[in-house]
Amino acid sequence: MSEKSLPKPTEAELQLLRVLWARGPSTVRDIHEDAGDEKDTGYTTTLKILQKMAEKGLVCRDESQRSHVYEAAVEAEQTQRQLVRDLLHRAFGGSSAHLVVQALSEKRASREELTEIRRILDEMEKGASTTKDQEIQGSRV
Amino acid sequence: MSEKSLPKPTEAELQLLRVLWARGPSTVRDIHEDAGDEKDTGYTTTLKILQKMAEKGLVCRDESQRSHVYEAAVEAEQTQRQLVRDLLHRAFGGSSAHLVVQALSEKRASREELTEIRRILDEMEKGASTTKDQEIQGSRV
DNA sequence: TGCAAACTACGACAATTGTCGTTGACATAT
DNA sequence: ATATGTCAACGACAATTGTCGTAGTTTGCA
Repeated sequence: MSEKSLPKPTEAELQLLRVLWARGPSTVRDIHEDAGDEKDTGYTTTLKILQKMAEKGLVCRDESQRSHVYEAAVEAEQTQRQLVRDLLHRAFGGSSAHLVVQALSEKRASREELTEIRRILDEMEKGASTTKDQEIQGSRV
Repeated sequence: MSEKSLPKPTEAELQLLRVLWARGPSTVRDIHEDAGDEKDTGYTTTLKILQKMAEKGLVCRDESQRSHVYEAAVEAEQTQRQLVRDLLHRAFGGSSAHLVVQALSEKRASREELTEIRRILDEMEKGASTTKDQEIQGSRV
């Protein structure tokens, strides 16, 4: 068990993580501006949230330059899994099938994605324990 | 649009909603004891949360008896969909396929469920817009 | 040299959340 | 009819979250 279950990121934290996952290591300024597309908040707000995240271990920070460079310390996949697990237990009583149905009916997946999901289902049903590293290749939808 | 987007239930609220969905209309005492299996908190805490939920419109309350009777004012399905939609946008950038993959790899679905999911995929791919009321019959897994 | 811009750090603040304790009303059994 | 127990209501409280403003420092340029 090498993943020592970092705290669940909050709303605002998750937004910044998304920027970091997309950009890679970035300065506060860059993160702030990227995030600002969706949200209109002050620079110091972004800064403070990043500082809190650094304390919590959600990001790490390179202070060698005057403009500190932040980097996600948690992987997107791991965090997403954590959030899904959470929702699974909290709202779906552990039934991943119910969650899947709601997810699919919520936002229709593209035909390619549907095909891809089917492929994964096949693999799941075949190999009983090769579930770890499936990835939807290509489709950054 | 008859569902006027009630506020997203918080952690504690969702727990009580789950009890209400399972039990139907219940008194605070009953709700508290059912919820107490997972959590150890005072009676007045449960009461207060229910009162807040009533204010918000998440539950409705019958005060005709001395022991008020609470009932969920939101359906399980609708709420789950709301939460999934939220997670979808906040953590998966809207890609339901990614969410589905994480959900399935998080908790392996049973063979019956996998079959069921496949059936839904088929329907989705066939009828272009009959996605609303799919239900996983039977399986309260 | 000195000024303006950019950056971090820090404290303040309101709002929300979950948690109790207390109070006063009501019911019930002794 | 009195004591015991149950209940709703309310206020208090600490913790968390998101939000700024300000102060102090460094950088770079006129």
